[in-house]
Amino acid sequence: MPIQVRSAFTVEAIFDACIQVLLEGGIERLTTTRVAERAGVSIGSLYQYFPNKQSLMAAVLERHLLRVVEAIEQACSQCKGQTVDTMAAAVVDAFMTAKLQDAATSRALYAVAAEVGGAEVVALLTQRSQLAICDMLATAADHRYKDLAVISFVLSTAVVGPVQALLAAKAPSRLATAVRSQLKTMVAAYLREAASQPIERSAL
Amino acid sequence: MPIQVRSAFTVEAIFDACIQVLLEGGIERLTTTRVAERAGVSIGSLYQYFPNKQSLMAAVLERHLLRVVEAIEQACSQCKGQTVDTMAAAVVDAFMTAKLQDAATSRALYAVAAEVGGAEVVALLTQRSQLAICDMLATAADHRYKDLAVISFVLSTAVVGPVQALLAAKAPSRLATAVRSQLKTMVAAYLREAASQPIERSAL
Amino acid sequence: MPIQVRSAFTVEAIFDACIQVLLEGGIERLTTTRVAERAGVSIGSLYQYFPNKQSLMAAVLERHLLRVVEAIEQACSQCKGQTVDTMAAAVVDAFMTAKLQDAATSRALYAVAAEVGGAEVVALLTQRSQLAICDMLATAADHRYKDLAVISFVLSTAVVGPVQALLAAKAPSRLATAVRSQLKTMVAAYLREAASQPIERSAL
Amino acid sequence: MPIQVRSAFTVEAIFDACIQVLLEGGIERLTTTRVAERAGVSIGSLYQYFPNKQSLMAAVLERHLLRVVEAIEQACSQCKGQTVDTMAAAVVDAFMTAKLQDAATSRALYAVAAEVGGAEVVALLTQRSQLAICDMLATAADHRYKDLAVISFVLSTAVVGPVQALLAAKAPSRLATAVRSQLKTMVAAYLREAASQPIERSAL
DNA sequence: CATGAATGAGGTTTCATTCAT
DNA sequence: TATGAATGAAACCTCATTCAT
Repeated sequence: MPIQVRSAFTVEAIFDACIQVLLEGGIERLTTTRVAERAGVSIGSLYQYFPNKQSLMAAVLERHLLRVVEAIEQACSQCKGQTVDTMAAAVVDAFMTAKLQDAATSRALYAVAAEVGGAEVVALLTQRSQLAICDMLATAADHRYKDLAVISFVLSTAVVGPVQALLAAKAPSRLATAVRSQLKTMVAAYLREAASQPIERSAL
Repeated sequence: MPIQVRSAFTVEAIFDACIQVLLEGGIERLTTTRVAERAGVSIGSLYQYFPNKQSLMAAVLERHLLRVVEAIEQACSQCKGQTVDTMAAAVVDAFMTAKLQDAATSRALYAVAAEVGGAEVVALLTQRSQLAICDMLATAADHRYKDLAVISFVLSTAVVGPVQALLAAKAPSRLATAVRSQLKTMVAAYLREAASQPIERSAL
Repeated sequence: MPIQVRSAFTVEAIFDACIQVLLEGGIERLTTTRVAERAGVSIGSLYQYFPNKQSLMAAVLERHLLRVVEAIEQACSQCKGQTVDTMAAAVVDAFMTAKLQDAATSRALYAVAAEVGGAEVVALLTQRSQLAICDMLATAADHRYKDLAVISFVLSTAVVGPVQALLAAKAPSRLATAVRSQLKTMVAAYLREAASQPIERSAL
Repeated sequence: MPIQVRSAFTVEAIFDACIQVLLEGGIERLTTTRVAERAGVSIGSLYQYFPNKQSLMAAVLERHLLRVVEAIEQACSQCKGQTVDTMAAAVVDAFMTAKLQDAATSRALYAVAAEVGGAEVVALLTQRSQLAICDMLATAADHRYKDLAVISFVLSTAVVGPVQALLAAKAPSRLATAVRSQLKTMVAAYLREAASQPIERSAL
């Protein structure tokens, strides 16, 4: 029992240290030695929990993305049966809040995502978010959708770009507020439009 | 004069070699030695044209992004005075075509962008595209906008996420077609909506 | 008492595990952790029985060599009073049978011998075998020898090379059979010759 | 031209340094860093000529064995048409002289041979020596042989063991002299015997 | 006594960059 | 100007060994 507690503490310390190192020096200063030092742990211990640097980066990234996905899932489940406008606002709010609350971490992790293999990572985020969004949209009070797969794909990825740009630009919060409002507008408009105007039947 | 021509050829060869190496082994196999070898140039010569690895990567990335930006600028200038729906379709088409035509290169360059400093890079793309979009929207036949800055920011970044996701997932072209059509719908709906409902005056 | 029994079992398990690990991955995959794991024993326990890795390897090697030496000793004591030809055949048979019966283990242990210090190890084998061979030759029915020390040295080491080569080459058993027969011929011829033609008196 | 000279010097320096390091600290002190230091060369240069530690060790070992093999080949070619006794003496002399002239190096390299893969290495020595011995024996003035393959195998490997034992024991030269004389006796006796008494026809 | 998490010295290897030729 | 051998800091990772539990 105390063994597991110690282990958990060590792993947690390594996670935190990894993000700190990332924030300080970017991905090119992210070395296993530095992470271990910052975590107050020997390099050997680090390698007991993570077989190599990649797996450490992947774990840190996954933990971060999981939080974002969970925020979206929660928002989606709370909006079931509501109007499409409410849903749009909720999803945008959930995503932006999760991403911007510790913007620095999010920003630092983009490089990690690129290194660790964007494909699987984005897949993780996209897959689960899309499922949640599908479930939610199917219960919309004011509209019905065919091809929910494509719609939820577009919706879940369309908000990524603006947030990424805000993070990269270290934009002031005024701009963030304006963008958030605009994204709600955009998503809501899209959801209304996509319902009345079904997509080409050739699509997936 | 012939010297400059030779230089230009050499630089071009290095650019191409860099992308080839990137495609073959990803960013972690991207070494200056390998690039020089592939380009048929000595490592010493490479360092005569680029003071260090960073500058080489930045240059390659810049060349790629410039093409995308130019595609958008051209589309924007050709749509002046048209309806908002036409504009939406044109911008989406320009961006997606530019990005997806050699998807592999785009995918490979994401890691480079992350390493070389996402901020400045995204800034480059965003700034110039936004300017072009602003100019275009100001001439729309059917709508008038205030706060063009925010609207063009959202518009230019909103299309990035879906394309990135398509690239990362190595998605089939059927999905790409469907997404393209949906993005046009989304952007058009947004532009119509944003005109009638002005954004908060507090924003930037 | 039961404690000692348990100890003996544990040590035996460690010995076996050591050889298994050696067979699987060669000496560069031979780590104390792996041996302990394979033996179903904690690394701490392993270090209770062997103060360090060297001593473990030495013990495993010694156990193996002891078996070979004992086979030779037994063969020697059974041949006392016989002719030199019988003795030659018996010694060659004893050595080759002992070495080739689990050829894989013998092969794997060569690297261990080299690492653990060839000198002492070969000394162990040579010393005791030579003593046994000396004793045997002194009782030969058909010949008398001076300088038994040198003769037994040559005899006991001359058979090592061919067997080593057979092991290294993973030679088919047909070749092994032919070599065995030839070695008997060689040793017998040598013993007959060495008796009638005494060695230089300058030798040891 | 000067480039190639410099390269050759560097490689030679690395070879020598490798043997020196081996002599000083045994194989467990043989590290690439130490070799480079001792050679007065940067670690980077070492890795320009040898892609990894294994290849360095293999090259050093090969160079040593080649010298031994060449000594045997030369002795064999010089004895063609002579009697079997002369041949025996020549081969034993060639091998022992080559091995014992810098005994320390030979000793140090045994561990290397074990690590680098005994099989291929012994194969190298055995194959070429055996060929040379076969050629020589076929011209013997006083005897004819069938199954030269097996005979040369036994002959070439039988001298290895005693020399190895001498090296391992750091034996005094008196013993070495005595052993050398005995080995000549043994090999000569064997060659005379093997001619009149053909081996089993079942053999390879 | 047993356990196995923790340690950290030290190993191998890479690669951006320089500079003598 | 072009070359590519040389450099060496620094990265990743292993594993024998210890010791608190």
